[in-house]
Amino acid sequence: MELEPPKRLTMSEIAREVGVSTTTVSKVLNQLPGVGAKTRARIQDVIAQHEYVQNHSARHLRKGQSGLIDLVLMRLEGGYDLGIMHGVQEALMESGHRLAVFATHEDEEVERLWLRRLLDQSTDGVLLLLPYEHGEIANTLLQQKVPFVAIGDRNEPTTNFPTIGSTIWLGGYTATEYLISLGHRRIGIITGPLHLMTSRARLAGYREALERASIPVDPALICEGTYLLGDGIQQTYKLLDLAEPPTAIFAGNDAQATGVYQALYQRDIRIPDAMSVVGFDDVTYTAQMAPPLTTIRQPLVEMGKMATQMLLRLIAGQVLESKNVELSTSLVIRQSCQAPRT
Amino acid sequence: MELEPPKRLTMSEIAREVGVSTTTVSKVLNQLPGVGAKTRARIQDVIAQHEYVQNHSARHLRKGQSGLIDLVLMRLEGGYDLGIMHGVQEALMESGHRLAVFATHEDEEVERLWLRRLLDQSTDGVLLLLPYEHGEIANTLLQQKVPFVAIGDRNEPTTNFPTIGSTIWLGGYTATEYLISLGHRRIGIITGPLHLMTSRARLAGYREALERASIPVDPALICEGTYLLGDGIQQTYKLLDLAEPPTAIFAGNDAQATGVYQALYQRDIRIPDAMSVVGFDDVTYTAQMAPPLTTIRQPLVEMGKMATQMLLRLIAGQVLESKNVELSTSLVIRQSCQAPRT
DNA sequence: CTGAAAGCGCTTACAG
DNA sequence: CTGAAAGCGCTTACAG
Repeated sequence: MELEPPKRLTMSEIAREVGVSTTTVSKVLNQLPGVGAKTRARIQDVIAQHEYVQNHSARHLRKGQSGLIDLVLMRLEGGYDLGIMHGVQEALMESGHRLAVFATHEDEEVERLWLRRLLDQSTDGVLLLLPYEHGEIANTLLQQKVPFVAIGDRNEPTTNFPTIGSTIWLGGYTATEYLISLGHRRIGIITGPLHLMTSRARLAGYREALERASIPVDPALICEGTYLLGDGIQQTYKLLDLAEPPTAIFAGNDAQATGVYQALYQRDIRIPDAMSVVGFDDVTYTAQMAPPLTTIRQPLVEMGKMATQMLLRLIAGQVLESKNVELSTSLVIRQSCQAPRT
Repeated sequence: MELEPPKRLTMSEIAREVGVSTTTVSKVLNQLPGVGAKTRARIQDVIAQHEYVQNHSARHLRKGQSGLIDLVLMRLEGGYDLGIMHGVQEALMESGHRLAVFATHEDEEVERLWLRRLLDQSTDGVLLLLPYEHGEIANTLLQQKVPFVAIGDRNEPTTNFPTIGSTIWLGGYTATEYLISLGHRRIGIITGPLHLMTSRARLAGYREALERASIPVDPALICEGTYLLGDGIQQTYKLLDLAEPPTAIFAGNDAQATGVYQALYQRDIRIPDAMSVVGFDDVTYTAQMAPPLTTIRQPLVEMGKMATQMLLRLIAGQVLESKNVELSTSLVIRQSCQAPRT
C-alpha cells in the first residue's frame, strides 16, 4: 500500500482555468473587495468544483502566522482539564485556529523540549494550564513575545501576564458556610498541595467561614492532599480516626470527593446520613454519583472559552481591558449533605 | 500592552553575519554533508549565539509537509483516551511532530467542520480515536490520500485501513474465567453500547467462558450500558433487584466499575465479601480505589505509541507489515474479587 | 567545499 | 474591476 502524495490544485491552476490572475482568486478566497460579481461567481464555481483549498503553509509564511494555538498542561487526567479544553475548542471553532496540545507530565526535560519545539515551529499563542510554578515558561514566552494567557492555578497572587481563574476563595467560603448553615461544627477539609495558590485559597475561604461563625479552627481537621482520588481515601481515614471526627468533609476537588465516598462506604458510614460531603469543580460525573455530589462549581468551559478569547485578542494586537479575570464559582446543591445527627 | 511582532532572525541574516550563503547555513541546520568543519563550527556558533530557529512555515512549504499530526476523538472524558494520548505524545516526542487535538462531541456538524479545516490546513496524518462508526471520515481520508490509523473501537470486523486495538474478546473471556475459577456461577455483566464491536467482543468473551464452564447464559444478567459511571450505578441496581442476583459483576470499563462500587455501597453490599467486581481498561486510578479494583488491562499507552509509529511509517511512504494490530490485554488482580459466600 | 538561483504557493502594495 | 510582480524564508538541484 504505497501512498502517493495527494495531488492538490494550486491557486494558479484555478486562476488559469478561470482565465484570471491569482491576485483575483486570492481576493475571492479572502473575501476582499475589488472583484466583479460575475468574475467572483465564476471563480467560486471552479473552486467548489475542484474542492480547492489553500495551502496554509504558504498562506502563513506570507502572513507570518502559524494558525496554531498551543495548550500546555500537566497531566491531562482530571475532569478539570477536560472542561477547560472543551471551552478552548469552542472558542477556536470560530477563529479557525487548530489546537496543539502538550502534556508535560511534570518532567522538566520534556517541558524544555516542548518549549523549544514550540518556539521553533512557531505558534500564534499559548494557553498555560499548569497547576505548578510556571515562572520560567512565562518568562521565556514573555521575552520571546509569544502571546499567552495562564489558566487557573498560579503561585503568585499577582502576575505580569494575563490570567484567568475563578473565585476559589469564595468557593471555599461558600462550601463551608453551607455546611455550617446545615448545623455542622466539625468540618474536615482535604486540600490540594498547599504550595499552590488555589489550594490555599480554598483553605482561606474555609477558615473565614468558620471564623465568621465563631467556630474555632482545629488544625487536626485540615488535611493536605494532592487532588487525587487516592488521597481522598487516605485523608478520610485519617479524619475518621480522630478522637473527635468531623461530621462533614469538604474535598478539594471532585476526584478527592470520590475517594471520600469510597473510604466512607468502606467504613460503613452513610452519605449524607452520617457524613456530609462537598466537592469542588463540578466535573461531568458528579451528578451521577451515588448519592449525587453537592459541589462548588467552577465554570470550566467558560474559563477555557474566555481564556482563548483573551488570547485571540492578544494575538490580534489588541489591548486587554482587564488582565486578570476571575469567573464566579457557585454552590451546586445535590444530595450529599444534610444536618448532622445529634 | 501593545504586542510587537517578535523580531526573529532569518537564515539569510545568519548567513550574512557569518559571511556564507544561505545554502551553507541550510546544510548545517539540516545536518547535510558538504560543509567544511570550520565553516560548520562558525555557523553553529552564530546560530547558537542568536538562538536562531528556522521558520517552519517556510520549511514546510518547501517540503510539502505541515509537521502536524491530528488526533480526533469523541469526548475526551475517560482515562481511556488519556492513556492513548499519552502514548501518542511519547511517540511524537522523537518524531518532532506536534499534536493537534480535536473532540467531535458527537456533533456531526462540528465533525464536518473539523474535517474541512483539517484538509484545508493540511496535516501530515490523522489518528482516529472514535468509538463510533467513522466510515465517512475514513472514506474521505482514504480518498484524499491522507495517511491515518484508527485506534480501538470500530464497527466492522475487517477494514480497508490500518487499525490498532487490543484483544478485547480475550479480555472478556479472561475476566469471566477468573470469576468462574473463584467459584462464581452467577456473573452479571454491564456492557458498553452493543452496536460497538468492542462491546460485543467483551460480551462474546464472557459467553465463551460461561459455556466452557457449562454455565448457562442468563440474559437477565446481561445489561447494556454506555460506558459511563452513571450506568454502572443504574445497571447494578437492576442486577441487585433480580430474583436471583449475581455474586459478581463484570463492568465494561473502569468508570462503570466505579459506578458499581457506589451502587453496592449504597445498598450496603461489601466488596469483595458480598460481591466481586472486575473492571476493564486499567485506568490510572484503579489501583487507588477502595478496595483496589481487579481489572482487565488494556495497554493504552503502548497502543497510542504503536498507532503513532504506524502512522509515521505511512507518512514516510513505507509499507505496513501488518495493517491490523491487536496488543494483548491482561488480568490485573487486586482486591475486588473473592470466592462467593455460600 | 561553497554559492547563485529557482521555486514552494500564497498575499499585497501598486499600476492600469 | 483586474493583473504583473515582488517577496515571505526556506531547500535543492546544479555549477563551479
